[in-house]
Amino acid sequence: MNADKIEVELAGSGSVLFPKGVSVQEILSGQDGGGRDGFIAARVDGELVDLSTKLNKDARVEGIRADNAEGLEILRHSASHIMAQAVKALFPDAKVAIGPAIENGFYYDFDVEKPFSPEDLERIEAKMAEIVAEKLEFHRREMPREGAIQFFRDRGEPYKVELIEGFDGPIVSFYEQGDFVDLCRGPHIPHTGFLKAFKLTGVAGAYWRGDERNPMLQRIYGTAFPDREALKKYLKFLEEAQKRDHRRLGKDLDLFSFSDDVGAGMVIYHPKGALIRHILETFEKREHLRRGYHIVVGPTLLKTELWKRSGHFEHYRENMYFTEIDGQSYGIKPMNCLSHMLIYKSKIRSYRDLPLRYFELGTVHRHEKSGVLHGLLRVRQFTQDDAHILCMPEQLNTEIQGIIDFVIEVMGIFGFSYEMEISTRPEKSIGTDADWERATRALMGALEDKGIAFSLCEGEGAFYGPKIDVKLRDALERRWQCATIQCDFTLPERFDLTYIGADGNRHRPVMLHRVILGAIERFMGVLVEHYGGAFPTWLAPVQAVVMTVTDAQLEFARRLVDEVRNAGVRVDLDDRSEKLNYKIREAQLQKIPYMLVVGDREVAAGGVKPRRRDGTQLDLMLPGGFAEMIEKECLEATKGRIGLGIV
RNA sequence: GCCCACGUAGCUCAGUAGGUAGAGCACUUCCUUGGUAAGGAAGAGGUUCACCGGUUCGAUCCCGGUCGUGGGCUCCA
Repeated sequence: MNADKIEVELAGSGSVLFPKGVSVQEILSGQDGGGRDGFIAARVDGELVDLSTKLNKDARVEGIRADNAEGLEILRHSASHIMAQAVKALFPDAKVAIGPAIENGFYYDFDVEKPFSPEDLERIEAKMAEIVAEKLEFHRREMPREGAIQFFRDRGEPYKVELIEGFDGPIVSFYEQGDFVDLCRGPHIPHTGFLKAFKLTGVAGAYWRGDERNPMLQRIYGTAFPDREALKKYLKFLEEAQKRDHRRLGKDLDLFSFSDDVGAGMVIYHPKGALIRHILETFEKREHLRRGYHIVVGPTLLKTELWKRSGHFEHYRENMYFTEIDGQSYGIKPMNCLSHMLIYKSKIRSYRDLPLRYFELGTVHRHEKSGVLHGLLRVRQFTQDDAHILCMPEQLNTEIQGIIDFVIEVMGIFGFSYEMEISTRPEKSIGTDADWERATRALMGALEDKGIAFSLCEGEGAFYGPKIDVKLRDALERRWQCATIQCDFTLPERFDLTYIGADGNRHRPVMLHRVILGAIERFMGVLVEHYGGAFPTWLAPVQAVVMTVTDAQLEFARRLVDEVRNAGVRVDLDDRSEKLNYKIREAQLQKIPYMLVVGDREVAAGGVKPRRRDGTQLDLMLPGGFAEMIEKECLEATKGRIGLGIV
């Protein structure tokens, strides 16, 4: 053993001896890509460190490049420091807050007198380019906690002081590049020249520490990539996502609209949008009946007294609308559970009756804050595919598993991938700890039994119980909650729901609140983006359009439309005196699944040669054969649930 | 609700150093009857530029407020 040497195990190339105090950079320089700018940081014994880190003992070393998730995060985090440096250079009075890497980029929060303008962003971006060109090294420094507090106090950075005051450890680290110093755990890229492709993407207000009682800071968003090509690809993705935006497609495909005159957050369904919704609802009713649910309908207005009994008045009032009738206060329902419980209570229940599953396509109103409204994805009036299952505690696991199966099957039909989360007790809530514990365990147990992975969100549950949330993604990869399963021991208690058990005594049932699609509005919005407006045939409001080549085929075309429509296909006729190309283009832009061109050849043959939306041309078939083909396609896509003639 | 930006014909947008508005597409009419992603011509279309006030001889343009939209924050299906 040589006391001056350390043994370094390099990923992929075995152990090598180096002198003590060697830098990670030197160790990796012999590695593939290490000689140039390949590595931006390293992992030493499992921990991410700077390349400048010096090693004094045996270690395992692995280089980190900018082209994987960890490397990207380091790159973007460094980009946020460079941006902060640029902002401080241009706006010396700006106070820096925090600036992390996030999913698709990074941001940095600043406290400034005047909010940043788009022109400011350009200047900041230009300044960043200068800093990058200077190739300033990132230096890591460490300082005792007290000294660090003093340091930032002297520099007039109150937010940094507040951050350090919240730290535990005796030593804090920070990074310095040029004249800019920032509190930071690191690691960072070796020097600013490693930032090869970046772009500032926007400004927004953001509360300090995410609390609306705190002052609002100005947040600048940006993104960074290993090279210009990757950045271009990302910007291209954003462009493509815009084309899939459901608000854009909702207009282009004439599905729905909003009106200033009506008010914010209220959807107006046009014929095609309403038809899609109708198909979804028919699908839902069938699926629920198949699974032993009872369809019910409750009122929209319920006396405020009842909302007080349920706890909604206390815990959910700010989201509710109230009105007065004959001197009596009423609340517009934000949830459907109350009338379902009243149905349960309408007579004495036996354990033999359980589980009871009440399903309602229930339209609810919630006063969402104006700033959160977002197309169909966040509205103030929406319809839930809501159900409440009342069961015995010992039936809970089976019922929850049944719901999970239901969700998985439905999401499979639409082709969605999803993420599951369990949310636990929030601060503002009702019920005993023991009930919450039982309920949370029931939800987790069911997911575990099915071997489904989930993440945990502490304190994110509903006020009456914990829940499993299922999140889908929109075109911009933002996650939206759709399905949710909520376990509730509390409302049955408050409404004194009981059943007679086998022992002849009264017992308390448990209630599950659950939705599968969630809000029909939101689900449709995500659905539009998921399909990019090209709905599968079973959901397409118009499944086929018949188009004549000349007026000579009009009579045949009309008979064809009649026959196919009678068979249950949703078909339109385009008999305008336009050229075929024009009609096809229009049908294509409307993303209609099938086009039936009718010319003299089709008239002579008495059949059609369908052209699919993707451009493929099918062989000649009889009108009846076409309808059969559509039906088969719909049934296959929906596992036999939806065929023709649904409307 | 908070921060910023925005709100001109059905849609996408242009415009005016403040002097009562324009294009393309769509629409209507006419010509064209043409086989797989835009044929041609003419016309109509804005209670005058989201709404309400203010400044001004005069406001779509400047100021204030309201409503709405977008990107975020907070919150949530």
